[in-house]
Amino acid sequence: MHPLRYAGHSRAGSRLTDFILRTFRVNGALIAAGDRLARPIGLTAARWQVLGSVAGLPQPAPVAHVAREMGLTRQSVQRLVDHLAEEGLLAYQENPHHKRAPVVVMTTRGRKAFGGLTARQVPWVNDLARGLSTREIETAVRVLRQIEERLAPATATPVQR
Amino acid sequence: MHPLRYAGHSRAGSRLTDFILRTFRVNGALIAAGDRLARPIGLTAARWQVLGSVAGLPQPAPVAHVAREMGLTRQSVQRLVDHLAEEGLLAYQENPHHKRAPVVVMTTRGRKAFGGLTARQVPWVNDLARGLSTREIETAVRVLRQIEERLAPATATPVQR
DNA sequence: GCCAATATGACAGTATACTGTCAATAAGGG
DNA sequence: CCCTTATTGACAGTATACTGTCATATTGGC
Repeated sequence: MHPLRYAGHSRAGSRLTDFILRTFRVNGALIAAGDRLARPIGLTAARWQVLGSVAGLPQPAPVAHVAREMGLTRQSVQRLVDHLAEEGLLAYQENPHHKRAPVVVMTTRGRKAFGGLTARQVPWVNDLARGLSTREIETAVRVLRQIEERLAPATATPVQR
Repeated sequence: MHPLRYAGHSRAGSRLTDFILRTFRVNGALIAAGDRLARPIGLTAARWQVLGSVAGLPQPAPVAHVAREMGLTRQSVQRLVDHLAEEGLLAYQENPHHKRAPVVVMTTRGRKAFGGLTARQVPWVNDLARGLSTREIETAVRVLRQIEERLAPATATPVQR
């Protein structure tokens, strides 16, 4: 690995640089794992995530809202939702509050697919977690959240155009 | 956020699911930050990373080797290296050990660009790290490494075709 | 030395996510 | 009520990373 550890890095800065490079690799590995899990259901990791976001909405919401929730741009999520709608897993429903911005809702097929994905994800993640320290995972989540928050003002929330 | 926390998740599995979803968001935010840092130098986060990988090679190596090192596919890295070679930041050099697989080397311009990137990254990451616990960052890195290792057999090292 | 297995680059195609831009709608201040 | 601002979707283009496939070069077993 190339730790990018140069003269000038503080101790914490050096570790954080390790963290960043490692995050890139793990992200790739996790997407690959998600794609493998979702494949038998005919989905991808990205579409699964959208499905999950819509499933978790307290109320139906427009695409832009889902995107904000996921930390992605409207445009990216729009394509995914459009595809899932074509497949019949999501549907657009007229929005009484906004003529041009229909809300996204789950269909029965979507709920069924998401249930199947969950059924596969649960044992997979439980097994992946086995042997790892829950306390350490929680610490890692806290670090991730802190970094996300610090990055957020400039980047984590992509500028909505 | 949508914690994907369902009946069936072990405690650790539930936390790990949080970790995974959080990783996706942080990955995006970090790439955005890297793009902003690299932009004044005329580069992107991905090209910067390739430059760094090549800079860190103990000896010049072919593209496939750099890709393995980065946890990406040959094909992805090939495009990035080709582009950087066109820009004159990297160069292909004949490989005495393999007629068809030239090794990648830094050019003077490449070293200069990478130096400029480092000069920008160091204060940026030091500042980002300020106030974070070094111990917690180290724990997070350990968790990332463990997960990468567990995922590796199937996915982290993409199948090279 | 030969032949199968492996490594590498090349080429083609797809998925994901970005930026930039525009028009339409909604919301809010005066 | 009007007008500026913000939100949303639509459309176009780019960057990154993937899979699949092929030809060529190298390596290692026999």
